Amino acid sequence: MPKLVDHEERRAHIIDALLRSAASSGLHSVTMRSVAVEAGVSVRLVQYYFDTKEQLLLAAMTRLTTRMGERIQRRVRASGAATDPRGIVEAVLLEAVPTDEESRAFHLIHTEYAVLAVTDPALGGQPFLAAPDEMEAFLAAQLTAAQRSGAADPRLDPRQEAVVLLAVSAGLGLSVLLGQRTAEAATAVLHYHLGRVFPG
Amino acid sequence: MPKLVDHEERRAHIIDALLRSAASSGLHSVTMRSVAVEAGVSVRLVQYYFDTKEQLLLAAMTRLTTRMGERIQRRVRASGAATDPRGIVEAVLLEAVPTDEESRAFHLIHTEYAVLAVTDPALGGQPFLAAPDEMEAFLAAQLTAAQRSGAADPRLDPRQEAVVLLAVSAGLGLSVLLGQRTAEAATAVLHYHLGRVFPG
DNA sequence: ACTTTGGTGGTATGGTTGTACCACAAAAGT
DNA sequence: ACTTTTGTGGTACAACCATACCACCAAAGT
Repeated sequence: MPKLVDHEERRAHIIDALLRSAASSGLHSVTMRSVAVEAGVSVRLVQYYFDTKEQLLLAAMTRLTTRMGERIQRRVRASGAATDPRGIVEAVLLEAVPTDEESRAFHLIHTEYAVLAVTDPALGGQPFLAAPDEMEAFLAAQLTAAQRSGAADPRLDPRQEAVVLLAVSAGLGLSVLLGQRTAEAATAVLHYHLGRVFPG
Repeated sequence: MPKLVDHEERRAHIIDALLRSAASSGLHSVTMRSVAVEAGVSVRLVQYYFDTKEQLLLAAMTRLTTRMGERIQRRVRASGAATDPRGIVEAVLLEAVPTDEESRAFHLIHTEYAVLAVTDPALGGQPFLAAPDEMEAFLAAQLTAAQRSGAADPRLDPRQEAVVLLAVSAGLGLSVLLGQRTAEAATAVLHYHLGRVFPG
């Protein structure tokens, strides 16, 4: 063969093509052909690296959730105050609001996958379940810490409030995605609500 | 022809077949044929009453949003206290949480439509925008009324809090749909949060 | 040198989809 | 009585899809 190829690199390249294709015209309109064209390779190659379309979609989903985790972690670290509970919580929740075009595409595809996974048996049973649970526990811990240091309202139930926070950010993020609200309006509301949780 | 037919009735019958079909295997897997089979008519008939698939999907979406409004109104009225702000708000928000199988199917299709409308140009520009805006104003008014009667925390900003409430219920409803939470857990969290908004 | 293996392109195939077309029956209008 | 109109079935068709298959080429192993 021409050159001995790094499989993982090739796979990543093709998956990125899929994500780009899905971002512009929706996950439902992704075909082997469209991915191949977007990646600049032949259909046969896509078949070669991912035997079936189902496996391709699955691989892309995995890559997407991985990225989601990276995004949140990066944002938490970038928020400077790495140990301030409010800063951490704020960073995590703001990640759910699509601001620039790239994050918008990212969240759109992620949402399409999530909805698709409800009906598609192949996509079900995948890791759309673990992440939110961990996140919930993590936020609850941050709230408890904040209560101890006097930063958060002591009357709050950390566990329940964590779920509320997650729901608020998911709901706001979705409304931005659907075009019902601007990203600015959503972040403003989020800040307002955080102000209620962390008074002063 | 055999019998002079009520067009609207026929159309409703076919649309219901589409919704049933979409509920079981997802909106993406709805075809002219599957709808025809589910409705117990020939494909030609579906074509006859809705010229194209796009129009069929559009009509179903319209019917869906209409039903959404009816559902909320019905629930508000059924909540007994027709003038108690808290009862009204509670009724509206609980409607977003899918409990029985029928409401689950309903919300699933509604969500699928919403997500599809983001990328599909034909579905865009449709009335997924007006309803939430009205609802927001409505909830804000209820909160203001509740503040005047001393039922709601006076420090709240009704406008922003209304958006938060909507986001919480949408977020919780979605999480139930995705199987991350049970309907019971979601309603419990919703009640908890309402307890924070309406103290005492 | 030669065989094996990894990578690639092209193309065929079987199935599905939306839609167009053709025929026909029965009620309404005249 | 006869001609429209309205409703209905069956079927044909062109497009597209995922996937299987065939051929080929170049590097590695020996």
